[in-house]
Amino acid sequence: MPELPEVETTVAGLNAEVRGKRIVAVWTDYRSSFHATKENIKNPYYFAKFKQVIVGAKILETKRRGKNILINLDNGHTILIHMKMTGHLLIGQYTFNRTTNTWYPTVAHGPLTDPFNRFVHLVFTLSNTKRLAFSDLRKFATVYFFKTKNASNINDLKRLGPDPLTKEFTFAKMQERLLRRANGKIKQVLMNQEIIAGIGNIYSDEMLWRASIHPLSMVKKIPPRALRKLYAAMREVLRKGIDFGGDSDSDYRNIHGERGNFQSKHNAYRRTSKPCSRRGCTGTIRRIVIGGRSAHFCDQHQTHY
DNA sequence: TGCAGTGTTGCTTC
DNA sequence: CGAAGCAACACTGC
Repeated sequence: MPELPEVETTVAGLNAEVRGKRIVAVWTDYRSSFHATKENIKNPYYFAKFKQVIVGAKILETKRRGKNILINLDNGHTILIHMKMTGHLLIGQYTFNRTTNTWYPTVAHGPLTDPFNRFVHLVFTLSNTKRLAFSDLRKFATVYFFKTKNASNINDLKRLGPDPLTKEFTFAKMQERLLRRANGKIKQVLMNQEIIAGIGNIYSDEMLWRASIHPLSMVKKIPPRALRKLYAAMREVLRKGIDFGGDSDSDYRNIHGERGNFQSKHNAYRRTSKPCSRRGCTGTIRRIVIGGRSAHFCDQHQTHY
């Protein structure tokens, strides 16, 4: 699922492929649903406004904030896309089928039956004749626009915690953020986007494994020495995720439809019942449920503080 | 066949 | 204020 490294991979792809291109048309078949809040292109009335604002605009730089994709346009507006669980941004040649009223890739990466080749719900046609397609099997995604200068007032952005890979994110910063939920379970606090932005289920499991901290540990009980390890592990694991082009354990693909490789580097996530891969460790990976989410950890070397 | 599991976030309730 | 539980959706695997 798209977490910080996957979103970063997608954003890097966009900067290489669509920067400087103009949006010449936009199409959608999202229908009004629970998440069709007034500022979401799933709202048919809002889509008309969205279309009016973005068609004709040139794409400038694309940025990432937490798990949000921010596409800056040359007309003073920004498009925000959150992929949620199953969103995919894909660049390529797409053909419209008038019978089924759907878009499909003319040259597909893998079988056309793959989720990211189906369920295309939003298509931007670019000035170089390529298209930027957004597929979203579960229709959880959020897409809307705002005036770039108002970015600091946008709810989805202003509530976010700091980005863990920035220079400003020091050890002291991480400690201060985590202690805002001093009584919380570390796994849940790490995934709270208002505390730190960008960490989800996979990377939280991996960084806790690396830092030798049990996911149920209460934040305030974790000693400074262990928190130091967590800080290093957080940055290493996220950077490694980016280096490997993201995690395709599930169905993540980059904008060219290619898999990332971080899934082959998992030490904890979805390795239930497997022996711990830490050198010298005789433990086994266990799976428990924390706040309705699965958590994976080694029953030997991860200390429960 | 049916139902739990999958993961992200917003909303409701306590 | 914070935390828990559920809903949004659709497919996979047992």
